[in-house]
Formats: sequence, C-alpha cells, structure tokens
Amino acid sequence: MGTSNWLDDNQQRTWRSWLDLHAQLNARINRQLQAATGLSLSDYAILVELTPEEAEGSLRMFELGERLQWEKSRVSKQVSRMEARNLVVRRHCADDRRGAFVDLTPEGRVAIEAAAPGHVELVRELFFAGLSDEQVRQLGDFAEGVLARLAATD
Amino acid sequence: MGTSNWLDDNQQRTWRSWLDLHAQLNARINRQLQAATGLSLSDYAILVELTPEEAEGSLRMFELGERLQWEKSRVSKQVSRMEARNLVVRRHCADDRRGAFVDLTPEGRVAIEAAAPGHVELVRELFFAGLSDEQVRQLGDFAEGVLARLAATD
DNA sequence: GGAGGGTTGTTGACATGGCAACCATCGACC
DNA sequence: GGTCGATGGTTGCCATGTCAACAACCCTCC
Repeated sequence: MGTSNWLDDNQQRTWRSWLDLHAQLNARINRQLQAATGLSLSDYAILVELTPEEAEGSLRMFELGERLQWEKSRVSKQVSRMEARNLVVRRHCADDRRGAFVDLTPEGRVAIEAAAPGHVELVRELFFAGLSDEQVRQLGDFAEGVLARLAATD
Repeated sequence: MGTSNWLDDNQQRTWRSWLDLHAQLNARINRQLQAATGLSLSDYAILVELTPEEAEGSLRMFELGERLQWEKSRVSKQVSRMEARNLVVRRHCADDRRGAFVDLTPEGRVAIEAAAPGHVELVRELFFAGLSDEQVRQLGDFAEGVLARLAATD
C-alpha cells in the first residue's frame, strides 16, 4: 500500500484523459479502417504480423498469439473469420500434427497494402502530430516501463 | 498528406508499445476488478459517474452517455445489466416523459466504495509508478492534445 | 394547433473477446 | 513402448459493444 490512498488531481486528470483517449482513438481508427478498406483493427493486426520479410507470409497460430499477446481462442476465431474472406488460409503443419500455419493470401496482401497508407497517415495525424522525436521517445519509454511492470507482476 | 508516408523506427516502436500497453493494462485491471469485487470496468465507470456530490447519486441516461462518451445503446444495456444486479435503478423523469434517471442504490454505493481503493492502488502501482508530477502533467497534456484533435476532426 | 424535425431511450441483429472444457498430439521419462 | 504432463488448437457459452431501426416524446415555427 502506497503512502496516499488516492490519486491527486493531476493524476486524476491524466488517468481520465488517458482512458478517454484510448476509447476515442480506437473507435476512430477502427471506423476509418472499416470504412476505407473493410478491415477491422484485428484483421489489420494479423495481416501486419504476416507481412514482414522474416515471416514470409506465414506463421504458426501460436506465434501470432505470442506476438499479438492474444488468447489462443481469439487467434483461432479471428483466423476463421479472415479465412472466410480469403485474406488468409490455414495450412497443416507437417512437423507437428496438432499445429497449423496461417498463410497470407494474395488477396490478403493486396488488402494490407491498400490499407496501410491511410491507416498510418491517420495515426500520424492524430497521435504523433506535433510531437518531437524526444517526446515520442519518452512516450515509448513510458509505455515500455508500464509493460515491464505488467510483465513483472504477471 | 505528410512529407513522409510511413512511421520512423522511433514512432513505430512507440505506437506498438502504446497499443500493447492498452490491451495489457486494460485486461489486467479488468481481471483484478472482476476477481476482487465482481464489477467490470464498465460497471465501475458508471458507478464513478454517479458518486460525486454534484450528481447526488442520480443522473439522466444521456448525461451518463455524454460524460463517458458512450453510445446511448451501450448506456442502456449497461444500466439494464446493473439494474438486474441491484447496483442502480431506473426512475421515471417527470419533466421529460421520454427520459429516465439512473439512481445509485445503497448496494451500488457499497460496491463502489469497496472497489475503489484496490482499483486505485493498482492504477497507481502500474501506471503512475516512478513518474514525477511533471511527467504526469506532460502525459495528461499529450492525451488532451490528441483528444482535442479527435474532437476537431470530428 | 399541428406538422415536422430533433431528442431520449430501447431493442434486435450481429461481431467480437474472454474463459473453460475439450481433443489430439508431442515429448520426456521410466 | 507406455504413461503422463505440457502444448497447440477448436469450440461453446457468455458478456460486451456497434449499428440501425424504432417508439415515444419534445419543441419550434407557421
């Protein structure tokens, strides 16, 4: 238990706007993405994981789960939905017969490449506007600090 | 369209950890709250709005919606769920026969008062740990800045 | 005084996410 | 080579949130 048992006004204000910020920003980005490309943020997240060169358009389910920090059931359902829309395909894994790969389809690649510029633009415009490199770094440090504490307390 | 069409490494890292942070922190806080008190974050949010003195334990539906920036259907359903658990009650509004008040019940007040300390403690521990007043202020300014931009672009 | 447009709130259909139970398989160890 | 705990993945159930349609009511303006 800390010294004081409450948040001071400053913290209160920051916490409130922080919560608010997340809700608003998320909603806005989701809507933009949905309207412009038909993708949800979750679709986008999966596709982003599958595009880097080292992934070669293919990852195991559990790898997706680890990278995104998603529950395995969430990954499974998300992939099912995306498979139904031809954005990805499941492929059996020879080494481990329980396992499954998720492959990016050509349609999936087209979709992410079409979606990325507008999405990134919006993020830059709303989130990074007017921040100096130094401020961006501080924000990143802060976020990583909290994440570290989250991981530490498990 | 900005000069560059992508995020630099610094921004990339910050954006990633920001997204991650939110997902993790939210999940953690929700679990703690749920486990310790049986309340969800949404329950908590509603109760918090109803407790300040100026509210006197009673607000109109639409006021709740405005303060929390929630869709009206979300408010409606959330209140229904909470009413079923005796945390709040709906009350007819005499002035406007379409309207409804939401009143905090004694059970609701007990619940929020029991939940608050542990919740706040966790927030302080995870989020504010090690931040100076000045850093807290900067964080708040940043959040409010983004919110202002969100509001401005509507 | 009533027509029309904006509010307030509810509902239903649907998409999403968490949790727990489950199945199949793997791998280590005896 | 069989047993057992851990791992990878799917499924069902439930809670939550969005959107669109609706119903009831308010208010303004003619």
